[in-house]
Amino acid sequence: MKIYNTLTGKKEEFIPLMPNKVRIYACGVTVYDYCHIGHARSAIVFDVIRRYLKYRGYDVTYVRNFTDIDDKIIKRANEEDIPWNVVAQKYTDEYYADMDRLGVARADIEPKATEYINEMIEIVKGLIDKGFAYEINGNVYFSVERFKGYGKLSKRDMEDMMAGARVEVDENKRNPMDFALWKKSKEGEPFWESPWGKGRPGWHIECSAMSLKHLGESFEIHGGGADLLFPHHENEIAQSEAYTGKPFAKYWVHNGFITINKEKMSKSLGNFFTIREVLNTFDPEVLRFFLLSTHYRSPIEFSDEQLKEAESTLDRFYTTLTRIDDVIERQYAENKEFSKAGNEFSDFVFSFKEKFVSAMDDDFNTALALGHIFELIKEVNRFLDKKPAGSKDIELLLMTKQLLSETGNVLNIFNRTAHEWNVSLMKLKGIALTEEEIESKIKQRNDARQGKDWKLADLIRKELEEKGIILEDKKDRTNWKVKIC
RNA sequence: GGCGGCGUACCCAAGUGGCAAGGGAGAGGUCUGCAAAACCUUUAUGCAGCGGUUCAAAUCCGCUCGCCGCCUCCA
Repeated sequence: MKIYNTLTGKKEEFIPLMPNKVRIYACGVTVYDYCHIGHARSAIVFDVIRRYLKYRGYDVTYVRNFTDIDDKIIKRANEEDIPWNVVAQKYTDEYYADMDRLGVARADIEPKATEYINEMIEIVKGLIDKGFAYEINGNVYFSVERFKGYGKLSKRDMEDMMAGARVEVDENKRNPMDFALWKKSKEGEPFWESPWGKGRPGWHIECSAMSLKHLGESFEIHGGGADLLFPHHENEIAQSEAYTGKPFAKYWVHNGFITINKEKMSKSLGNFFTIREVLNTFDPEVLRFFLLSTHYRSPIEFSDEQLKEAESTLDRFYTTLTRIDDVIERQYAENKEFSKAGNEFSDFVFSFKEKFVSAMDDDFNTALALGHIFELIKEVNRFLDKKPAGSKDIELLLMTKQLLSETGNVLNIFNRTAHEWNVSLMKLKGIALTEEEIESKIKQRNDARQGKDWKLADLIRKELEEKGIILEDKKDRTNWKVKIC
């Protein structure tokens, strides 16, 4: 298995520090507002990485934190005139609400910064003792000059950074690049007691403290959005390695951005969509599928058009599932041999898993993996066209379903029934019909068809289509589905 | 200014040395009472451009053009 490591700038063979054990720390969110789809991407990417590693048999411990104390939270609390911790709690709840809908599983450990203040203070003390940090007027700063490897993750050297430094002027700092480990609290701000007086932690120190506590000094994978690379992750490395004297994370994994009109989607540009906004018009599975249809390190251009395409693609998946089920449900004759068509199709079935695994093994290439899945979809459709009948052929179809479900579970998509998919689409598209009404129309129409009243039959078909329901006549039944347009 | 990335069909998107996956859209066809779905055919002798290395290049090297990101809070 290969993973692209930001630290080395190369795709590397994945070798855990301890056999069979993988520890992952992914930076979560600062809980001061609703999540946008960029947060969704990051959460989904690491959710899939974690699921895949488990699928490959690793014993995975996944930690994802919440930053629940920070300038933005305090600002929001002041604006709304409510306590800061109420803000944090509210948006933590909303985070879960969104992520649950997107099929993002809870991490094994989900620490909150404010629950680790003592651990952070310990590290800051240690860093001062070791000469990596200094205190001035109740603030403690990390001295980047004292840490030799500073810049190794983001590939920049100190001189360049100094030249282009746009950091806030702070006369307390010895070096403009130094960053705060502990901030003295201002009047009216939340604070914790510390050896340096009343204050609160700097942003970066929480991840060092929480990863150390739950994963140890060194662990396998550390990740987050590409925008955390600098300064956040660079600073984490400096703090953690200065404190422990050991290498921090072995593999650094960063997901790419979502773009709108080719520009990075961001809060400050205001060009963002919240998860719930998008889910007002699209099924959560559509968004999840869309985000996995591009490799995690590439930028994804977000648009309505793209989501509609993703919706059509998913519909193709579920339509095929229905076709498979229709054949499986039918009576079939005992048969010891594949039909000719079955023989050809069996090659695809038997080689599929290997293709899926090799795609995912190559730096979690979900886009390629999905390509393989849709290749199987195409092949199973071809096979179904050739009217498989014997028990041996049916076995192949059952195996196909099993494979789709197994690989779908890794990506956490494709695991509903076609009926559930269509019911969800009905709601989202505001179709003014109940399932009972549709069934009754279908019955009316089939009565008309019995009497060869094609005019009436076509009228009913048309009437339903105008309301967004498509009918598919099969040999012994009529299926309905929501029209995708 | 420093560092990094990207440019593959009408659109999206895999592919990092050996005949260019997959999806969407379009056109034609098979099937169907009519449809829908599905399938078949068709849509890149070509991978931003120009050179180079190689038996062999979308893939490696150089230059040019275009776009984007990080260097400040950001997933």
